[in-house]
Parts: sequence; structure tokens; C-alpha cells
Amino acid sequence: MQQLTDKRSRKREKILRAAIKVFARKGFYSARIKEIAHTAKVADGTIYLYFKNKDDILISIFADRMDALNGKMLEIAESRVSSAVKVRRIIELQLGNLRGHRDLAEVITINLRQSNRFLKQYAAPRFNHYLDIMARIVREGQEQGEFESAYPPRVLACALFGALDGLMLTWVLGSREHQRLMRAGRSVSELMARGLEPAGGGAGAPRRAFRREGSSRR
Amino acid sequence: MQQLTDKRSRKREKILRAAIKVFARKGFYSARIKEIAHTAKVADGTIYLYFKNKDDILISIFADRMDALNGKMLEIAESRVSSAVKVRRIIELQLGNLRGHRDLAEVITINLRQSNRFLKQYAAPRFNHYLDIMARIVREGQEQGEFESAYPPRVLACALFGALDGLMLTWVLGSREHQRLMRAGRSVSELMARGLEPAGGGAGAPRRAFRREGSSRR
Amino acid sequence: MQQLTDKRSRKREKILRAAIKVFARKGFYSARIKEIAHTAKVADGTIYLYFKNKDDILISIFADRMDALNGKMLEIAESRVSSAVKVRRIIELQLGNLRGHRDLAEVITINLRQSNRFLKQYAAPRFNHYLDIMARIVREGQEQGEFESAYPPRVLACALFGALDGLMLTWVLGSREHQRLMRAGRSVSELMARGLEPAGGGAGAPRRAFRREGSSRR
Amino acid sequence: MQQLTDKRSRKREKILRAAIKVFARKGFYSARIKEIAHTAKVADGTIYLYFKNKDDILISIFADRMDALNGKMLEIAESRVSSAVKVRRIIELQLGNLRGHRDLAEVITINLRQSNRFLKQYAAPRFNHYLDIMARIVREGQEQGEFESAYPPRVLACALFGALDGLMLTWVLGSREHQRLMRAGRSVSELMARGLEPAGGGAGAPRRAFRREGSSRR
DNA sequence: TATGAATGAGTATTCATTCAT
DNA sequence: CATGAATGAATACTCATTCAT
Repeated sequence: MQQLTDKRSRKREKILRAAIKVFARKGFYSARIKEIAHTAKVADGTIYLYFKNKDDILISIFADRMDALNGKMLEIAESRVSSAVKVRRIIELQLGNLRGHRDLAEVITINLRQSNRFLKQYAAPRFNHYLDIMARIVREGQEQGEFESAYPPRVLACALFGALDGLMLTWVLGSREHQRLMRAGRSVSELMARGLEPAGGGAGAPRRAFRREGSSRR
Repeated sequence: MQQLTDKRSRKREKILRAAIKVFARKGFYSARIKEIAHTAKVADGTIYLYFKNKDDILISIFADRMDALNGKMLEIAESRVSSAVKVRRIIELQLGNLRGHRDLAEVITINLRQSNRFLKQYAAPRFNHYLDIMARIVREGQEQGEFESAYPPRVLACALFGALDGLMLTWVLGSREHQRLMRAGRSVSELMARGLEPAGGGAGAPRRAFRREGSSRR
Repeated sequence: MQQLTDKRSRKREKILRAAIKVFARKGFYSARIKEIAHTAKVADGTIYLYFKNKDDILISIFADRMDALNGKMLEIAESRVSSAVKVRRIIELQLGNLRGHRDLAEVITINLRQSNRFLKQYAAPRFNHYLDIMARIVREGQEQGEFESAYPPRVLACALFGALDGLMLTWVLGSREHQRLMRAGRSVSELMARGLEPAGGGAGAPRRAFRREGSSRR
Repeated sequence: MQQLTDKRSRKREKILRAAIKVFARKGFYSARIKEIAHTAKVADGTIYLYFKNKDDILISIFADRMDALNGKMLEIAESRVSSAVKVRRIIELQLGNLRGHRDLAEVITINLRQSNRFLKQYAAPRFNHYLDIMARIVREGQEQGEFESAYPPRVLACALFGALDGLMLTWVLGSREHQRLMRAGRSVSELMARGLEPAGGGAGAPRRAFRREGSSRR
């Protein structure tokens, strides 16, 4: 029984991987079930034993990835490090996840927006959850005096999400190596860290733009 | 003759406006030419007197808007104000442009990514031009010692583009008033301004997060 | 008034000539009114001042030509020469008419069959008239003992029409000079003349395959 | 596997037969895929599992028939009978083939010429093959002294093709029984036989217009 | 479960024709 | 008479989905 489930699960994965590949190459609407099936080495009809319909495939890709991402983000949010480090780790998490997965990055940054209905109906809730976690980190940083409190946490969450998305988009459109993406992420980390520092804070406060990981602010 | 051109031009605009409305409501692929024509109060066939095909409509929306945006950005880039002010003005420009144009915002943030082919073939060049202008502003700020020079200009350009795009996206997905978007923009302006300040700057340097417009840094 | 009519008539001709050219190049169904109008150097709408619709243009080409042909055939039929000569002249008439008019030949042999409805409704009557004249010549030849009377005249008419059409078709499909078509016509004339000779006729009857023009058989 | 192929083949035939019926009734351009599908009792889309497009259906009808016809003509050409008998048999073959197939005759004589592109691109080669076989029979007849050698073989081939086509066309346009077509064919056979006899041949040569089948000329 | 042949709903686009100028 | 912009009906073809095997 468990074995059967494993088998199912493995075939499901195979189809999802094929779909990511085809979606990345063709876009959601131009992708053909036939091609996904062929890429996954299954028959057309088999796909419908694992997914309700074509939309469901895209939704599943998004949901699977987003759940995993949100789970890891939650771990970071609840870890015992400074808020600045949390922000930095989140950036590293998101960009690092894409190492060797340009196809996935393309699906995430481009294809996910291909169906308005899909975006509003399925993606919005998980996207909100994502923003919530990010905003919570910011808010906690502010409450602990680590971040300037003048910024609305949710606005920063949106902006940070967007900044990372922008980095990913240009990475996908160009053909650069993944390392550059990570370096870009570090620049953004630093920019955020500095920008978030409390204004007019204690004159003596250290102003290193980039604190060493683990050095909690207090 | 000029009158004829005006007439053509006005009808073209009418169709574009209708298309923006329908694209925003349905998404590019689910939008029907029939509905665009109906919304524009012209016959289906008339659309093809003004546009090569459905793709061409989306391309035209993007091109028209992007050319206008890049034009204004260039003006800002070449104006005689501090780089920080330039950044702030650009943010205001982009978000301000959308007042009363939520449909357009939706098309820009969502629909524009609906055709991979379209994105890579038509959008990429103009998008690059946009990034070039932005990166140039950053670079000049760095050269004049106004901005921390450790950041790669183009990375910042991508991140800023993305941050604004993220703000627009959440504004579009929610249904908030335009004013909130502008306020969010000001937060991002401030964050950028602070984040961009030269690190380890003179201890006595004023640290107002947001300098008054026109006050050149030196 | 007459002048006006002449002007009309001339423009009508111009359109017809343009249509023949375009039909020959594209075929009836693939020919575009726009292209005919452009070729004739008139506006699209103008065509509809001279012809009821696209079908009417093809019909007019056929009718004009067929009426002229039938008129000349009638002249030949009623001329005072031997029936064999009449047959020969008719062959020369039909093939000779095409000198410098390959486009017309193409329209006649190919395009005329492009609309079943057209063929049955409009062409059939005139085609029958054509066959009538031809059959009449054969019948008269038989009554005067010049032709073998065992052949049904109408069958011969159909066959002769077809034979000439076959010659025209291959001439059109290939790209040979018009002279070859005329020579081919002479071969067919001779074949017909011989084939039509009365069987077992008077032993002393001259058996020249090709009698000199004007030499009436009796 | 063989069974699958048979099934495919049978369905293909069903569609072709339906197409012949519909083409004959409406003409190629006015025929609707929907009607062909309905007549063949399959779904619209099914047609595209067997044929590339609408053109391909017409091409297949022509190719199938023409290949069969050319095959049988080759048999006749290589059979050991007199050339005159070969000619007669070919005439009988072509007209006899149409017994019970008026629709096919209509498609062959009329619809086949409906697409210039089709005619020149696909039909011309097979048509030439047809003419080659016919011309070869004539030439061999001439070389054996059975036929008058003054006629260019290919011209006769074209003319004979045309004559038969003319017979078929009038048969299709009228609504006569097939027997009349066969009788007409015999008249043409006889005409050809006589017309082809060597001119001024040996005085004593028998001049029966129509030799009994099998009686080789020498 | 898996298959892949069959289905048929759905749509961008064309183009003959009209008619306001 | 002439124009050519506007019309909108009409259709081949695609492809997600189903279902008999």
C-alpha cells in the first residue's frame, strides 16, 4: 500500500518535472499536454490520473514549491538569530533554491502570471502567507529596535519579494550563471540591512552594513 | 490628410483602451477579439486594420507605454538634481502613472508575462533600456560619492524595478486606493535612500533619511 | 451618352483583363478582389459598379468569350466549304484565339471548373450551344456522305471539344510556345479527317488525309 | 497490429468516400469539413488524424485513383496485343472504371482543377506519367507500322486524354446512364483506330475500322 | 492502472461586399 | 461615378479531455 503510494508519488513527480521543463520552454498556454506526456514518458491520458486538468498541473507546481518555501521561511522566522540575519537568510533561501533549476525559476517568474484567474484564485492565498511571514520578521525587527520602525512591514515585504523576483527575472531572461544571482542577492541583503537600520539611532551604534551572521543585535 | 491620420490614431487608441480593459479582466489568452471589438464599439475585422494580430495588440500596449516611460525616465536622469532625488522621482513617476489606470497596471504586471515568446522577443530590449537608464543614475550617484559604490548598479536597477513591480502587483491583486500605492512608494524611496548612503561616511554627516527635493548632496 | 457608355465599357474591359490575369495566377478562389482592383487600377468598390459579385466576373469572362467563339463557329458552320474544312477551321479558330492569351487559356481550361454551381448553372447552356454547332457540322457532313455516318454527332462534338481542351491544358501546364499548340491542332485535324472518312467508301475515293482548303468533297 | 492497420485503413477509406461524395455535390472549395465528417460519421477532428488538411484529402483521392489507373494502363501497355487493341482497352478501362462512380467522375473532371497550386504541384507529375504511357503505346504502334507515323505521339496522348475527359464531363453534367458513356467510348475507339491507320498504306490492307480484339495487326 | 484514438467545442482571422463621403 | 474604410459572417483546424480497451 505504501509502496503503491510511493509509486504514484514518483510518477506524479515525473510528470511535474516534465511540465516544468515544457512550461519553461513554451509558456503555459503554448505548452501541450501531449508534449508533457511525451517528456514524462507516459500516455496523454495518464496525466489525468494524477491531475485534474492542465491548470491543476501549474497550480501543483506552484503549491508544492510555495509550501516548501513557506515552511523553510517559517523555520527561519522562528530561528534564534537577529532579524537582519533572518532577512539575509531568506534571500539566500529563495535564490539558492534555484541553483540548477532555471526551468523552475522561469515557471515561477513568468508562467505563474499567465492565468489571471489562476493567480487571483489559487496563488493569492499562498502569496499572502509568504508576505505574512516576511512582514512578521520585519515587524519583530522593528519591535526589537533592530529595524527602523517608520516602514510599514507589509510594504517592505512586497518590495523585497518584488526585488528578488526582479533579480530572478533578469537572471532567467539573460543566461548568466547561478553564482551571479547569489552575488546579486548579497547586494540586496546589504542594501536592505542598511536601509532598515534605525534612523538617527544611538550615535554610538555600530554602523557596519553587514553584520556577521549569528551576531544578534542585542 | 492630417485629419485622416488623427481619425486613424483616435480609433487605434480606442481599440487599445478596450484591449487593456479586456486583458485586465480576462488575461491575454482568455481575452477574445470579439470582446475587445465589442468594447471598442468596432467590428471584429476593423481591429485587423490597425493591428497585425492579437499579439500585436499586447505588444503595442507595452511599446507605447514603455516608450513614454523611458522618455520621462531619461528626462529625470538628465535633470540637474541629486541622484537620490532622481531615484525618488522615478519611483513617483512609475507609480504615479498608474493613478486611474489599474487596468493598465494589471496588464503591465501580469499579462505582459503571458507570452514567453513575446517577453523574450519584444519586451526584453525595452526592458533593458529601462534598466540601463536606472543603472546609469545609480552609477552617476556612485561616481559623485552620493551613493555607496559597493553595489553593482545594474543589480540595483533590477531590484528596484522588481520592488516597484511587487508593489504594483499587490496593489492590483488587492483593491486598495491609489494613495496607498504612493505611500508605499515613498517608503521604498526612503529605504533606497538610506540603503544607498555611502558606508562609513563622515561621522558628522547628516543622516536624514530623506533629503528635501532639490537639496543636492553637495 | 454613347461616349459615357464607351467609357464604362472600357473600364469594364480593364477589370476583366485584370481578373483574367489574377485568376490565371491564383485560381478563382484564391484570387482576391483587392488584387484584381489593384491590377485594374481601380478601387475595390468600383468593381461592384460593373459586376454583381466575384462569380459574375468569372461568368462574364466565360460568357464574353463563349459568345464570341460561338458566333465565329456559327459563321464557319454556315460557310460554303466542305465539312472537313469546317472542322479544321474550328480547331484553328479555338487554338488560334489563344495566341498571346495564355492567361485566358488558363482561366478557360482550369478556373472555369472551379465552381460546380457556376459550371452547371451558367456554363452548361453555352457549352451546349457550342456542342450543338459542332454536332451540326458533323451531322451535315454525314448527310452529305462526307463523314462516316456511324458516329453519333454529339459524341464526336464532346470528344473534339475534349481533345482541344486537353491540348490547351498541357500547353498551359507546360510553358511551350504557341506555335507548338497550333501544330498539335493540325495533327488533331488530320486525325479527325481520317477518322471521319466514310468506311468502305467508294473504292476510288481519294484518300488524302488532308484535303486542300476549299476543295469541297463534292 | 495488422488489425490496427486494417482498422485505420478502413476508416481512411470511409473518410475518402465521404469526401468524394461531398466534393462532387459542392465542389472542393464549397465543401465543408464538417459535412465530410458528418457524412463519414466521424468527428471533425478525426479527419485530421488521417489527413494533413483539406487539400491533402483531395490530393489523396487523386493519387489513389491515378496510381491505380496508371498501374492498369501499364499492364495494358505491356500486354501482347495489337496497339489498336491497347488503345481501345485503355479507353474502356478509363470509362469503365466509372461505372457506379459518378461522384468520383465529377471529382476527377471538375474538382481536380479547383486548386491551381494543387494541379501544378501534385497532379502534373502523375498526369505526365499517364501521358507517357499513352504516348508510348502510340509510338510503339507507329514503330510496328500499325499506326500512321506522322502524328507526334504525345500530342495524340493529350488529345485522347482530353477526348475521354470531354466525354466524362458531359456525362457528369448530364445525367445519363453509364452505358451511354461506354458506347461513346466505343465510337471514339473506332475514330482513333481509323484515324491512326497508316496513310496511303498498302492498297490491299484491310480497312475494317475496328479489328476484333486479339487480332494482332501482323 | 495505463493507453492513445476519438471527440467536438471553441476562435483568430480573412475577405467579399457595402456605403458614407 | 469613384473611393476605400468598415463590416461581420463564415470556417479550417487545434488540443484538452474522455473512455473503450
